Amino acid sequence: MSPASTAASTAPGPESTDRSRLLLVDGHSMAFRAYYALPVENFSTTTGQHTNAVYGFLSMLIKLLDEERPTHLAVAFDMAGGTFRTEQYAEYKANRDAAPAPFAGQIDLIHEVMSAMNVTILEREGFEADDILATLAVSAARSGMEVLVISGDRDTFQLVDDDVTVLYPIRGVSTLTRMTPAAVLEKYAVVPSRYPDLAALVGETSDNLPGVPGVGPKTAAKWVNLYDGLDGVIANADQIAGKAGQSFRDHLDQVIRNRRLNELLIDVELPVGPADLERRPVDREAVHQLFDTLEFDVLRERLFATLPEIAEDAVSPGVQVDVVAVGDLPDGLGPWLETHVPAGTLAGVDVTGTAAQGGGDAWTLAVASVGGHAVTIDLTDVAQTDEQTLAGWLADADRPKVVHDAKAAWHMLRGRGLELAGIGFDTALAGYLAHPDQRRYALADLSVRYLRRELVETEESGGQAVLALDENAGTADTAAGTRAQVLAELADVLGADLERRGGRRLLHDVELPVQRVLREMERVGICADTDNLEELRSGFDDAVERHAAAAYEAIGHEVNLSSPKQLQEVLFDELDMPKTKKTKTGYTTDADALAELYAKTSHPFLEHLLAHRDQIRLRQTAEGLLKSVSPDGRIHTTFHQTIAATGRLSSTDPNLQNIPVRTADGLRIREGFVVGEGYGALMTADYSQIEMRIMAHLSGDAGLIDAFQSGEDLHSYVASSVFEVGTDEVTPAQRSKIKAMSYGLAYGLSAFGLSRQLGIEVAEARTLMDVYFERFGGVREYLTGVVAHARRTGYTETIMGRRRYLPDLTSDNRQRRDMAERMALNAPIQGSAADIIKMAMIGTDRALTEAGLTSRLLLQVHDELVLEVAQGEEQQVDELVRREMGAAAELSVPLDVSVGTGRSWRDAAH
DNA sequence: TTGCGTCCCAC
DNA sequence: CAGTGGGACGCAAA
Repeated sequence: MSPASTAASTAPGPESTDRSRLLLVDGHSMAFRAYYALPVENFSTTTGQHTNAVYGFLSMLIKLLDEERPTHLAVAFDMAGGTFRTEQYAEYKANRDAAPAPFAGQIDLIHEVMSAMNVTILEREGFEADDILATLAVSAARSGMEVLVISGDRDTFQLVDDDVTVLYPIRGVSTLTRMTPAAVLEKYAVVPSRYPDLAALVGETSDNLPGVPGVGPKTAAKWVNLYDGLDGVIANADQIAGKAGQSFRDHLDQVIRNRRLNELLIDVELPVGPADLERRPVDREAVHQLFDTLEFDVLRERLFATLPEIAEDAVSPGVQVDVVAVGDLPDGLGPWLETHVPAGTLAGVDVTGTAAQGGGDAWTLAVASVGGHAVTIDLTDVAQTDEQTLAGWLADADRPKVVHDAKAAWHMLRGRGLELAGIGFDTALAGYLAHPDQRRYALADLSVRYLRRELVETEESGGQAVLALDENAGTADTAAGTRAQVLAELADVLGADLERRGGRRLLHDVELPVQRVLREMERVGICADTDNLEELRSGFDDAVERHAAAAYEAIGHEVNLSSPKQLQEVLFDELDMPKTKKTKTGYTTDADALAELYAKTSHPFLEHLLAHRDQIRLRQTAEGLLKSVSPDGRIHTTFHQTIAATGRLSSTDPNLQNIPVRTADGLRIREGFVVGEGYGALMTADYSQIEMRIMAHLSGDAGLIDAFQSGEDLHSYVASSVFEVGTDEVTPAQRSKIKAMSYGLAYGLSAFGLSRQLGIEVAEARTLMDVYFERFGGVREYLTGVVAHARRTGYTETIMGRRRYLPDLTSDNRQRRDMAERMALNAPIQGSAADIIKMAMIGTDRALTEAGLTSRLLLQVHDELVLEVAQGEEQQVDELVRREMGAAAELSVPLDVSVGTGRSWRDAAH
């Protein structure tokens, strides 16, 4: 396949053809669906206007415009007053209640928005919206257009054919099912043109059209197919046997009437034809005004993001990148760099290689300017003068560079003895800050999203997939040059997007500096006591064997103790134990449930099973750590800076942020992390109760702020206030309840969750929460405010302005909405803590360097830093770390830091 | 081999 | 029906 055809087939959006696409919307029925899908109490403006139906309708429409990319568009509405159908049958739709009060006026608002968006609105006295849609759909299809009908009325299924598709809402308005001829046939067992025949027999309750009693969709479909349509069924009415047949004959008039009423008109006289419905540019000013009054900040963003004229603003002209190999430069690399990326301009730098810990390597490097010139350098075969020029240029902090994931690039280049400095922009970090929920920020994705240019895979470079713009596809070299060029362009466009999202400072003052710190921490690694870990591993191994044998003994046969499925058979079938909580695939066998079963049955199998689980995991942890020890005797984790949506780091290969600490055996594993040669001790420094301190700061709650300034134990202080006893009279039980409550708040805890956590009644939990909020009213106010603000703006924010976008806050799915609310409660708190410790890392690293100390940072575990302290520096580093961590942010409460030192990570605990 | 489900470690 | 992660294992589907 040629690169060009690959590009065409992977183009975003619907199949790109020259055919016109007409989108026809049944305004009333979709607005109604939206009204019932979205809770009205969550959607009203400060002036009290309800907007849930408007919101849902627009949300759906914008999604369709984005996904279906129609060229033509119209919305039809029913009009007040009767139609020809009510004239023929007074009871038609007579069963419908009057529209609920909050719905009133929302249709008018939708009208207004449609006008502002320059969308054609169609309505005609005496006809329903569906008749208008049917008329347009049929004539559009005849003229060769592709038609999409959006309606919650099943009668529209009769329109479906190869050219006309109905999108029918299944739940709410966000999920539409595509009714094609095949889909109709599959669901109703009749072809679309016979759907009204079937509906006439079955009836349609929402239209107040009763069907034939005793005849359901199955029977109706059978008859319609057997007798070739409803006319045939009627003609053969006498031959239909059974009760259903008699019932049909008894209700024949009714069926004929139903059929007459559910036929959609296709000859309504209209002032416009399909060709007149071509999409027109929206009236931006009018839309802004309207959305201002509706307080639709999120929808505004979404709408303008889908509009073609906006997209085109962001498209940089397709650039043919002029890629040249360094060996072909007549004057060598130096002059090329001076010409194409002179001082003061950002250069795109693409590095190909492996970033493996300790032993990274780089093969190809490309440098490019925005102007469309790129040079590629084969690092395995480069002239000495060029190599020197390159080394100097890469290491020059005053020559700013754009790199995608500069930490990885730095590790690669280091394998070739090259230093990389002057990272002025990192496209992966910027992409993350702009959209922190994505988890993956591949260059190809950023290119499509921000430059509207697709990078396609070429088959070059030793089997490794290489991305290039299709017009530059070819060798690995040209691909690398093209990527470098894309990087240079992305810095502009992505930088502007980040600026709009208020993320520029975060990138330059937080993420880029912390990236440099992390890269050093990864390079240094932490020393492992392999003898100790080896001994542990074999000890755990023995315990695993012992408990497995004892467990088998207890039930008389062997079983895979690591298989929940097999365990369920043993516990619930063989041993007939009481059933535990349900999971998707059966009954849970988690530790809590097993402990409960043990309390009830005292069966020895359970005891050994639990111990086996415990020991097998510890063994695995020890073994995993041993496997990841590098030849230098140290463990080099990788910190990921673009994974956690809240701004936290994550750690992999191995994950050093989840090393056990709670149990005695777990602590022994921490003894396997020790101070390295030439250093005196490990030091840990953690923030105490940083999340509650942030809560105090953000909420401004006077009581909570007092609690921290009083110097008393936080939870005792809060408990004494809630239970109205002296701080020295608080019982341990009261303290732990309050502790769970306080921390639960930051997770969006419910009374149910709290009751389960504490093993108390829901009512008691609710009372506890009520009293808590009575005493600390600022907290409640803050929490409700966070969600309200996020719903209005679309995002939450940390103290450093880190955003998290939560579109699900307005979802019509309750579960998703509740989840988004809990995320909104948690993100500012967890995210602010992440901001603070990142600032602390930057400050600590800089202070260590400035003080000329050799002590260094090794690990970060969310609220804790681990350092390796040189002999004789302990006192100085202790003070320095306390100072830097304490000064990382200005809160209305102090940032307390506790510090400990020791030979191992365990000993350094405090 | 891949992806999902369950379980469990950390903060 | 408590937020953010990583990772091991079993198991079914491919």
